[in-house]
Amino acid sequence: MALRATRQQIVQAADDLFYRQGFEHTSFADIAKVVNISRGNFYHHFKSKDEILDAVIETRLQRTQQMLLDWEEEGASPKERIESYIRILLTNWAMIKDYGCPVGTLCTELAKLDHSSKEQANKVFSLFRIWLRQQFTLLGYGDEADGLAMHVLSWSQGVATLGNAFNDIEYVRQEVAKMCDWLDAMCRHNKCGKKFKQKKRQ
Amino acid sequence: MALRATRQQIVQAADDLFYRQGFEHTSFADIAKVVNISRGNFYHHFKSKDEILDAVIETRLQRTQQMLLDWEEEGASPKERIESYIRILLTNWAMIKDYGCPVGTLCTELAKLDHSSKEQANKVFSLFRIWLRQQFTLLGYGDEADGLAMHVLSWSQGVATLGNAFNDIEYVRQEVAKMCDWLDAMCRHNKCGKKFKQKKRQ
DNA sequence: GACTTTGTAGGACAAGCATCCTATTTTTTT
DNA sequence: AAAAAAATAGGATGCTTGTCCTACAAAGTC
Repeated sequence: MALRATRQQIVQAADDLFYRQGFEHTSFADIAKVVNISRGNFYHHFKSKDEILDAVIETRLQRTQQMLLDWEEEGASPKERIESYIRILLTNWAMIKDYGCPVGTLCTELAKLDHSSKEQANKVFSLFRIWLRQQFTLLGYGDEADGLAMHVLSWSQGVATLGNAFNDIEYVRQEVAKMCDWLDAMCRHNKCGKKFKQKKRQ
Repeated sequence: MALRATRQQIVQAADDLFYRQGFEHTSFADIAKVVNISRGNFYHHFKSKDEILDAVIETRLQRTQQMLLDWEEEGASPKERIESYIRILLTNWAMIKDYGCPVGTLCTELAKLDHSSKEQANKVFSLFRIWLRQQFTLLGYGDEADGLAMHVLSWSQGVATLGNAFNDIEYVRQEVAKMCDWLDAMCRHNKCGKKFKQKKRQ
């Protein structure tokens, strides 16, 4: 088999289980059962549970980065790109309704555990933050761009948490609509949407 | 000693530890150490860990209800009362920055554990929801009141999560200001703030 | 003052956990 | 084909967990 095939399977299974059950509530046996390998084999690939967590966070960082690049290509204007971000609440609703936001829930869990990988997990938030900030910068909100990025970030985060708690997609739809309306107003005030039809990449 | 003194101590310690460490990461030994009683004594007061959780949630429900009643007395207008809610982000910042929102973090943890007390924990959210809804109703937003309540709820929830992740009080201050501005605008549009100076209670 | 209830202590237990270790198989290198 | 390296399996270990059990102390009741 390929050199990293098993390792990759482990990370994939751990990624999924950490999201659905939480980091602490997921045991080695749980992951081993999914991947169908022995516990011993585990320690050939990862020396500790924390090491798996680091690997999981690493793949999440890469996956997120890729997603942001994709949105950058798909969305012609900054506004459309931000809308891609907002819509993720509905795109991933099937998971969010049961397990919440994968980024936020991991960060809050690690914060409570005072885990050493806490900062690393927060970097996923940072990726979104920086990306959103750039979109708002392109929309002409120089100084406010970071504040607006954080605003969108926390707004969506709250909607994920409450949507999960109340299991109410209708409410999520409403909030998504509100966010899009808000974004519309933001763009109108700055008379954007025409100037940013095309943005060069690569 | 009083009949329920020890029991109350247990609940109090568990309440604190569940918040700071999370429910699952808190063991019987942890609680027993704080209260300074033996493990055995524990089972005289609570048959299981889940039973303690239920008791903790119960006290949180009561404490929340009392806080809402207090705000109702302190705040002359619905607007001022909602502001009391918003300001809690700053009032409790010392805890939130390290452990997040006590309501949200418990609900998300129990959701991942698929715990039977999940719904009970969600009721704390419901208390805030109903209370906020009433304030917005008083402000004249009949049909929209519930949607606005949920909006405030998720907004603050997101700010707590992101504030915790980034450990950034300046950002929290900005968002609190934004929420107050937003509330101002809401009241101005409905020409409120004068009609609701005094509201009878009890 | 005897008796029942309530509170407290701490040992015992089985299960689950992360981790380590050794032996065996598979793959790669030479 | 021989030797070295990597991958795998599964038993052993020691710790922690929630839970149970029995023994004793305190308090209240008749």
